[in-house]
Amino acid sequence: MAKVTLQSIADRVGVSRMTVSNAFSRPDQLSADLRAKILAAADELGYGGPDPAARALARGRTGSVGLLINGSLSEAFEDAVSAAFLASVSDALSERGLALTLLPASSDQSFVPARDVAVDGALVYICDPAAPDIAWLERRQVPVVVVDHNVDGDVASVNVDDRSGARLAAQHLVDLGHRRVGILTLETDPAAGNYPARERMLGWHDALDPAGAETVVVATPFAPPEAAYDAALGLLDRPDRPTAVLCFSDAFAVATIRAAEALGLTVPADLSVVGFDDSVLAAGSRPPLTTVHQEVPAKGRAAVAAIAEVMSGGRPAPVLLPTSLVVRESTAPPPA
Amino acid sequence: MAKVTLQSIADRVGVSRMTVSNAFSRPDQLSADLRAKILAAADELGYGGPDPAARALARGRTGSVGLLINGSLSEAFEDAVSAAFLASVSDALSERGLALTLLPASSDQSFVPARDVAVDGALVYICDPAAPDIAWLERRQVPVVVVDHNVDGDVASVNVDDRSGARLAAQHLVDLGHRRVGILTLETDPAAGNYPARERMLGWHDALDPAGAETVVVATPFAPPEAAYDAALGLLDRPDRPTAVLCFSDAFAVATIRAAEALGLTVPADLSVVGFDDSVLAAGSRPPLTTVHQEVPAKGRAAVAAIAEVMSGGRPAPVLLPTSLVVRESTAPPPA
DNA sequence: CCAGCGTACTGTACCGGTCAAGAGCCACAC
DNA sequence: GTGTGGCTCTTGACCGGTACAGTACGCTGG
Repeated sequence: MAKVTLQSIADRVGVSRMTVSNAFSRPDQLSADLRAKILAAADELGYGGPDPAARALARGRTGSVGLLINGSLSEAFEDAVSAAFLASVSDALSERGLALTLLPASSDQSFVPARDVAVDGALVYICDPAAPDIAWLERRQVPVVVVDHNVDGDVASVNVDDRSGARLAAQHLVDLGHRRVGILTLETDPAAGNYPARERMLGWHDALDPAGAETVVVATPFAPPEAAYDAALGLLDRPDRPTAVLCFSDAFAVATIRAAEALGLTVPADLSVVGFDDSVLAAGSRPPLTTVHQEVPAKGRAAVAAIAEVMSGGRPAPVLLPTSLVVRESTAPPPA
Repeated sequence: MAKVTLQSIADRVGVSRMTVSNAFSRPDQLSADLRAKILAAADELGYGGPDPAARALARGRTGSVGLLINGSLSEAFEDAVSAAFLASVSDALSERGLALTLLPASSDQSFVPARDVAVDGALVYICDPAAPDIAWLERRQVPVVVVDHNVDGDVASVNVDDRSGARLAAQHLVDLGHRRVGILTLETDPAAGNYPARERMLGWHDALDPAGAETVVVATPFAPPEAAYDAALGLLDRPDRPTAVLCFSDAFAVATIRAAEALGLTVPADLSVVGFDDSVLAAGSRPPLTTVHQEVPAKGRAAVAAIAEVMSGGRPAPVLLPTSLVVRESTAPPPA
């Protein structure tokens, strides 16, 4: 069974290949009768519609947007926040008739998704700004929007106001009277850095330093979950234990609460804990977490709107999404 | 600045276009000297490497595998199990030099990812077997592997032995002495069905029915989380309350524990609860969940191995991955 | 009666690569 | 001296579509 192409259908019906193409792609260019006849013939031959690869070459667009992610994708999926981001991105894309292609940053030179996979545009998500993959995208002149990322140069961006959110969280502790505050942050590659982690750290200090609060900083890698627990233990199991802990994420905050309980401490009576992101974990935690809310679905939608604009030649203004403090039950004044 | 193509580089260096192509794609076909010269020229012109779309057409493969998913992608990302599956799939794919393209099942006729996006193969994940998208894939002769799905006809498949796992879970309750058992399952589209949900139900009954246990079944949609909580309340807040509940997922089990506590019941003393999947929730829950373990990363790897084999013309045998019961602290004999 | 126009279809030139076969050249063996 | 083979590079066809500029024709209006 030879492959069915526009030509074989054209031969069958006795029209030109172009007319068959129009039957599929531009119905207004031919009479309804003929179109019906062509579609019937196509059906009969088992034609699966115009070949996407050929169409992509001819039209100059593929119908799919890439998402460049650092490192193992497992992290991106397992983290509630980035998973929610991916979800909102792909939902927003499919509303616009676009598919989402994941482009893991390459370790290997032989296969570089950012170079070797056809996409119409790309979102760069939590990624080392110096990654060669980004350079490839630029080189191929692929429209790009960076997300949760510092902007280097002339690139469209969508960011969350992490710094303000962190400042609100720290100020909340200061207002409650805390003066010895632990910080449980993300351990990041010093070269690559992690933009949200840096911004949040700045925000926390924005509020803590003017108040003269003492800080104890502990960093832990993203995974595995036990690492955060151990780090929290290290932060709490010491003579000059802080009276409150600011965490990089809600997951870290939950781990901190567990560690506190293991040490016989009650949250928030003995220890206040603040999370970040207001993910599903936050409200369900016990006690429910005081945390910094960010609009993850809005971030996804904004990213898609931005990439769509860049793809159509526009130059969208940088987006900075607001954050807000959500006070629940994991914070209280320090023990007397 | 005109677009840089193989031809422009060829002109620049004074060789044929084919030689430039070989410089990128088959280094052994030309002398190292000339190759270096060509690459230098390409670099100078700002060439981004062979155009993936053109290459895809010429070579007949795109370097990317599709994943067909039902409904809103949000669910797929928010559920811990399917997120872990996606993660292992994309990791396994990138090891083989393949990217992952998400193909949401279409609602709209005008854009059907399964028909309009170029992929070399596709995994069909928890999807209505009757979905038109599957028919499109078949029509386009895209190699397909179905995952967590009943096999209709001659398609490669990767499944988990849900039924056996469910049987083990139910038998565990029977062995503990439970004779009035609630079942909190997934509410599914009656037409589409959900293969794991059906299999698990069969497995539970495999053990409960011979023991003469009485069952009370309640179904709840996947989202939102509160729905499961409410459903669990409905199951527990009745005179003939079951002494144990078998849940479709760990998330449902956690919701059930919450509901039990809200009613003043202690788990497992007053009520035994069994989850499914052994996701991250299970061990972290309080009390830690007795649940059915499935190897999600293995499922991802098996799916990728299978699709790779199908893409290279093979016909892999169906895979059925084992499940096992993990007994933790959420189950005990029924109250006296 | 013919310009002018809209409708329906066709012809040709791409899109930017890869494949398979061939041709020039030198080395080496017989 | 020449056949054989390997290394390089070139030639021409092809992948399966789409864009754009026609062409043919019937209808309308002055």
